[in-house]
Amino acid sequence: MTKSAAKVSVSARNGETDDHVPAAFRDVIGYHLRVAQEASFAAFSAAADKAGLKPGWYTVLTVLAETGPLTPTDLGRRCGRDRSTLTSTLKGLASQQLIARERKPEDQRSYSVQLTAEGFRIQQQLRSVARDHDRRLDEIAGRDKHLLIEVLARIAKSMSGP
Amino acid sequence: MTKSAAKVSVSARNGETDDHVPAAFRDVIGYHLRVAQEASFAAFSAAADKAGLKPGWYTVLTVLAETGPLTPTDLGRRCGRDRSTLTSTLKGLASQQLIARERKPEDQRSYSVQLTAEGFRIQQQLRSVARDHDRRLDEIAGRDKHLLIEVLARIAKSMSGP
DNA sequence: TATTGTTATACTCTATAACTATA
DNA sequence: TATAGTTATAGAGTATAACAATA
Repeated sequence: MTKSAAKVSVSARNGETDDHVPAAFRDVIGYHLRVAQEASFAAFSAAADKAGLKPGWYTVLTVLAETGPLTPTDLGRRCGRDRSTLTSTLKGLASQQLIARERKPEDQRSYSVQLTAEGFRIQQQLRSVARDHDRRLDEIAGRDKHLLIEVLARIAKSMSGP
Repeated sequence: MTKSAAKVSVSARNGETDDHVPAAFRDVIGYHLRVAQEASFAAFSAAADKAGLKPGWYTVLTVLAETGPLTPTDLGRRCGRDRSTLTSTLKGLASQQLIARERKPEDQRSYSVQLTAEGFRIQQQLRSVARDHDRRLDEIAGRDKHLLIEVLARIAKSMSGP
């Protein structure tokens, strides 16, 4: 067990859950969004950590698993992050032999990244951690799940735009 | 305009909004939660920044505004953060004369923090930025607002616990 | 001893800019 | 010149551990 996830929010981990929502925030979507997201991420992070996996790997591995070989630039775009932020993740993944890099013959500057068998295995493992986590969220949301996702997607879309 | 908020997510700011939700995440609450929260926070942050205000001040100032004088430790508890994380914020707020510190006669180790008139003014200003932001979220959520908040609160509560 | 606020340190996540090697 | 990947650097946000003063 690395110590990476142990960092995540004491207040979300121990019992002191501040039910004290400041009155000014009680009716504020943004506040609840933030608190819910923090709690959700901390839980996922802790679960991944317990399995010795890095939560940050999940998106990258999953995108690779479902899209196949990609350049770092494309991968960044798909993950919604700057390419420079992927460098160290890719380095880590490569050093664990979870991905393989293959030089592109037609452009010597670039290369494509793809999962190794082991990378695929780890991706599955992370997926299973994520699924347990999702199931918890699904249970909590219950019948409201689809509406919840729909509204969240609307928020993401509208707030990113103009 | 400081540069604090300029940091927040390019992909959320420019037009490249990845509508490419990876298929594996399309049905996953946690994913949508994260993306929505990022977009929402980035928008608030940008708005606060445009007004020359620090988004991080908002919680602290608001808690002080509605609760009155508090020690740093209590303030941290109310904000759901470790006390040590408040030190630099309090230093900043004090240097701008937005808060005043008052030594406690009964315990010389501690002191209480309260808003100054100027601090109150800034809090109001941030509140107004927040309100504009909230209104946007409210519009997006529409009739689903209350349900959304309820579900988010359930998530926050359940995921923090056991 | 225990607690308060502070400091020192560390770690995550993300970004921008500059560098390199190609194109 | 322009692009791909990398490096260097930065900053926000958060946490823990240890310290000095005080209880």
